[in-house]
Amino acid sequence: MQKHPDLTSSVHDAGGRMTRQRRVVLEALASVTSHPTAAELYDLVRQRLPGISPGTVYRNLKVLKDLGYVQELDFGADASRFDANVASHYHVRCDCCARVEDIPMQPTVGIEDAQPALTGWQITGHRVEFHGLCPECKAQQAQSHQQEGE
Amino acid sequence: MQKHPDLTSSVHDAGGRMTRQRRVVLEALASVTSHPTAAELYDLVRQRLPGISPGTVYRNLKVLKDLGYVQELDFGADASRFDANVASHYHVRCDCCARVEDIPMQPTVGIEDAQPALTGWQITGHRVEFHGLCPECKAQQAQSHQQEGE
DNA sequence: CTATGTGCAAAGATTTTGCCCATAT
DNA sequence: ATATGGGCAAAATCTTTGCACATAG
Repeated sequence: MQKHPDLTSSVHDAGGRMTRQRRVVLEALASVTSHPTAAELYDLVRQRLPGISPGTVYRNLKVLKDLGYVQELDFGADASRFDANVASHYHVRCDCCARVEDIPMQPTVGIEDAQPALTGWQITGHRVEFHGLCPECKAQQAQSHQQEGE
Repeated sequence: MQKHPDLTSSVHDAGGRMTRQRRVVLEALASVTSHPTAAELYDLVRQRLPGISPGTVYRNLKVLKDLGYVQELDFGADASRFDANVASHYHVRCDCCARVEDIPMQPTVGIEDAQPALTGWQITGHRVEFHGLCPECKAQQAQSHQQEGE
């Protein structure tokens, strides 16, 4: 499921240089579906490039985002999360543990019809995020409620 | 358009104490439609309570949010924005100036139908945000493009 | 009176940036 | 060679928190 057939030259074409650090950041992000924070991604990347610095990860995430290779998800969490899947898709976030997952549904196409209500705005996209309790947190909460006798 | 007929007693009922600071924070937020950041709200509140501290504003925003009197909008901006309109509604954010406005449309009710795709999750809500260029930034951008001859 | 809130300032957390060296072209 | 990127550490932001005092109920 390769979204960008030739990452190296594509990114290079866009004006950047595909350094090893940049490639590893992108590959690490593309290799997981967990929507990691920058810090989590830093840990992942360090498994391959032990000497990389956090600043480099942040810098490259910003570059890759500007080039459209990565999207940033900062709905309601302390730290931004990142996603190498830039295709239009929606997310669910757990109110309890802040985990973010993809929603296996087609984007609601008709929603772009809201545009007429936005006089004067030039709309380039929209984001949808559901939130609630993930299966794990739901189970934990059920347990603790039981203990409380509530 | 008063959403909470008796703010003081309601908040008190929920366990908090309606201090002057808390009331002014809530009233200031309710008096604007600009979805201010905590810092902007702090400036607003200081017009009435010059001695208030930023920490108090943050603390009370969190309390009021937990009590359901305020919602926090942290879509893609550096700082969270706050909204005293807790009714379900959508927002537009300007990619250029970060301004946030309400969208004058009814929430897309059918969207909650995505729930079946979320096996094991207990969904409690969803958020929709459009983004693009606000009228002002669109005009500015058109001007600068003209100057560049591009 | 007593629990809760406030002011202040310090600490946390996340992210950005300046500086100088490294590296790709 | 030269421009772009990396490592490091400091700084910038935004937000939270500990503590002593104030205040609502």
